[in-house]
Amino acid sequence: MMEQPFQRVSTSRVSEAIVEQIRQAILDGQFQPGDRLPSQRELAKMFGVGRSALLEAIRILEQSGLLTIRTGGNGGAFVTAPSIRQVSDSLDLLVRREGATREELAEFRIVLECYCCKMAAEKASEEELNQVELEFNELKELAEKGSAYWQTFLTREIEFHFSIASLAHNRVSLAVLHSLATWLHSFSSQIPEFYEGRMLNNWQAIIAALRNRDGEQAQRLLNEHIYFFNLMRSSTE
Amino acid sequence: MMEQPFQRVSTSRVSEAIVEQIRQAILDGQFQPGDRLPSQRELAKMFGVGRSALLEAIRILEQSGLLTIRTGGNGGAFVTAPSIRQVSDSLDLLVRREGATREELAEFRIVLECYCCKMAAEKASEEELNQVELEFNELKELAEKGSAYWQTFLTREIEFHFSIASLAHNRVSLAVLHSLATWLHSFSSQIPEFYEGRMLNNWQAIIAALRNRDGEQAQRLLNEHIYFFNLMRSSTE
DNA sequence: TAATTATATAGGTCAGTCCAACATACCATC
DNA sequence: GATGGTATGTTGGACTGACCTATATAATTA
Repeated sequence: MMEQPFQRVSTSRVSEAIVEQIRQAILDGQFQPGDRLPSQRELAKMFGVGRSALLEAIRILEQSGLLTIRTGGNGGAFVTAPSIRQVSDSLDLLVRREGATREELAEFRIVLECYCCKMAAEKASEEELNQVELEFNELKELAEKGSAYWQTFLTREIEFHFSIASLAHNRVSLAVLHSLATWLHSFSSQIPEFYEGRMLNNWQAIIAALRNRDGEQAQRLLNEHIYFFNLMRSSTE
Repeated sequence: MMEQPFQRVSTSRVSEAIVEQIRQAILDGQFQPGDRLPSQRELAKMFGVGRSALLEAIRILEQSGLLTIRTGGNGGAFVTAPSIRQVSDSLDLLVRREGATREELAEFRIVLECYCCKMAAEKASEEELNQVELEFNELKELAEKGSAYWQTFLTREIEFHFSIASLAHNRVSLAVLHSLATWLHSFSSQIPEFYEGRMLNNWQAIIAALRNRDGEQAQRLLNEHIYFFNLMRSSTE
């Protein structure tokens, strides 16, 4: 018995064909981020299609993060710089549509972030560690300014998570972690202020572990840190 | 000093406004997967816009994975079931656009997949383990059929990776792993045939570890497995 | 010189028209 | 009765040409 003797015949849409051409041109580097494509009317002529079909293609490319459209004189379709935006949007949509639960997301995040923390102990340079310590001190100062700044503090604390994770020097991991940012913000805001001390102490210990190049310890500490504050948020819900 | 007292007034495109309404309606559950939206002409009338603007909105929603369009009689826009497709597409695009190197991707994959393997030991039911063992036996039979089936074997071997990973019951992890599939295929094809025995033995051992509910052991074995074949592919390049 | 006002460019939208794909029902042939 | 053709209505796909809106740049004016 043959398996799959025939391929599905796809009557490709005109717009799809255009999308594919432009996408390839961008991926091949024929257009760099910031470059402007010809105007819609010119493109339509070049492809030999109507403006409406071209417009569909542009909308698709815009949605997938390859193009940004500006109106007005000297406007047009500009090639967008690579961004994690689409990853994060699609992950967000997936979660919202309940292909996944919060618990799955939380587990995923812990694994990835803690692994980054472990690798940070191996890969971070002294200079990077100093930089992170500086950032930590700013965070500490912010905490001392009192409850008016509590929300700002929490926002900065999340950014600090990313700073630590970036020390692992893995852009894929960092991009995926960043894509969970929206979700993180919506929960951290519920953390009550009297946990300030605990938060700061945890980070202090993690930084110390990184300085000692003790990845296992750093990983364990961050794991406890996240686990604790995750637990707390589910109890306040 | 106030921060951001006003939001940017966005002269939202008509199509964006429509996208938002339909997206919300779907997220709110007013439309279930499989449901059909009214025809384009009706929708255009309902929103009070032209058909072209509506079409743009539909393309955007199609691209973000919420709608599927079918032509012909009884055709129309159907609400799509949630899928990991968009996540994997956007990740793929991000990596292609040089956000990351192969090494970063490989590291990312190992961490995630091995963690799933570890969790599989905790979460997989007996039935699922039996199912996986069945799949393994098919793989073994395929290997015995000789070199003509070697490429088929390698493809199935990759699918087997996913089968194991799915036992961890974390859809986010699985979705992200799947999104690396394209990349995996392009490398596994270089693995020479005489490693067949080694591959099968490794999997046998991993399944045994899962049956013993020894997550640490399973994780270690899979790590070695992937690490070995990753090394090998870089030596054949 | 600085503010204002044209103007050209380019995207956004619409209406109408026609084409292509498909489901369905009906019909003819064997 | 089963198969294959044919007609038809619905729905998406595409084109055209016109007009509106946004914006950078140049020309104009106070």
